Amino acid sequence: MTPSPAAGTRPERTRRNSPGRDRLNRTQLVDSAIAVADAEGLDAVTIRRIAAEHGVTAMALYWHFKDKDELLDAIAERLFADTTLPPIDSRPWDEQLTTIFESFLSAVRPHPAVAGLAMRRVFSSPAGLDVAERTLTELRRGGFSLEQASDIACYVLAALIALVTADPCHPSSGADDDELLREKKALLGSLSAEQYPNIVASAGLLTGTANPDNYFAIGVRQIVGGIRATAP
Amino acid sequence: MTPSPAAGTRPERTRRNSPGRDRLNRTQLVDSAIAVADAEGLDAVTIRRIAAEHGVTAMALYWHFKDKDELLDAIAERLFADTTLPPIDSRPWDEQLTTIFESFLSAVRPHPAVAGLAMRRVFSSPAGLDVAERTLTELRRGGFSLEQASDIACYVLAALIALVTADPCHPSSGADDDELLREKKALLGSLSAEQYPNIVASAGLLTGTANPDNYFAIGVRQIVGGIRATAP
DNA sequence: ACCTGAACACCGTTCAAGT
DNA sequence: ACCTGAACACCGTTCAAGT
Repeated sequence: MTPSPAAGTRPERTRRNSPGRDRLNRTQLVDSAIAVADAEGLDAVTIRRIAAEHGVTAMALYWHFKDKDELLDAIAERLFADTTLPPIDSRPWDEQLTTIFESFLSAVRPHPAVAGLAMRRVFSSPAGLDVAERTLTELRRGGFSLEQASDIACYVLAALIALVTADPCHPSSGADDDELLREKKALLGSLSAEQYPNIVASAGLLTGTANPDNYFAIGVRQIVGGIRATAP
Repeated sequence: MTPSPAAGTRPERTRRNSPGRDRLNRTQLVDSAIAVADAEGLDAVTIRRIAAEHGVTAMALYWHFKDKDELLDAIAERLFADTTLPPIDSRPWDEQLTTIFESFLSAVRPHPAVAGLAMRRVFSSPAGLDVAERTLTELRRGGFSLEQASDIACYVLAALIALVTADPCHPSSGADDDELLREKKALLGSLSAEQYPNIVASAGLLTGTANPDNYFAIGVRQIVGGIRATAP
């Protein structure tokens, strides 16, 4: 309809991320959303920010996601999709559960800032459904009733996420200049030693575990051990 | 300096909440922040909203709190302050831990929307420090090293909060018309029964526990049981 | 000491319009 | 099909000013 403008003047958009792709897609957008969250915390994940990350207008995202919540859904979905469920074999149910949990932790540990998003979104994606179904299966093999299995599955997912979110090695969610960390350590160390002997003694430990792998290993052992303790 | 305006015309401010008090204070503001969160979710807790709740300008809050984060700190502090620690007695360490956890749960269960705020703020208030110190004490009585006790205390707090946040009885965080709930239940029930047999079978259970008290009781038993399972 | 008014930089989102 | 521009209602926060 309108005559084309004088040729030769291409708009100088610069696609900063994912070079080579000319058009956006959900996968890339989720990629950079997670990257931004990892680097600067979940609060930095903003429609406008993710758009800018791709050299594009904020409204462009609304073509790919109905609204911000759908973007967050997609982030959670990614966490479940990155969980590689172990093949079903003949090991006892509690060992299988352990492997499932470890696999989920491997997927979520690198992204503590978005871990919490997975909590209420297990049933919103095929990947999440797979994890839930598999967990329920093993719990039933352990002799739990349907209702018990549901309650436990619900709690266990939350506990695993809690383990990641509470990871003493990631005290702040991004903008930690480790200046704040030293401040906190100093604050804890300067407390009344007769009122808070254990806190003062472990001031260094409470602000960052010596061995994170060990922390997570113990966490899984506690979760599975707790389930076994309530098994019929 | 300036002449006073004609007498008799008092400003018609209406203090809607906490009738009887003429001036704001932190306690009231935290009260209504928690009330708003309970009713409409944490996102509804806004400086401007809480101010309006007291018939006051948004900027008025900045006299009582340095910024919004300090308001959130105060909410978390309240949760710990509402935790009534049991007196130290001669019962075994794991029973004492159980009582501590139950007490914390009683304080937090009514306010799932703000439970997550307590996670990173244990060491920011005397009440939080008391809970942490007491937990560490009992863990050390159980024979754990200082490092083990720190890791476990860190995780256990998160697990208790997870228990509340994941409570299947509070599926949404406020604006749940139980229309969404029926939708979700229907969605789960309509899944492929051979792909997700357990999820389909427990569709009703996963969207709301029959017995919440039982859910929390099992949760505590699992947490304490898990700790006992890793005890020396 | 305690609160207001106006202003700033930022949100998410809608809607018509461009190519 | 995919993206832009302008606009709206909302944030948190600062700063000078009022009483």
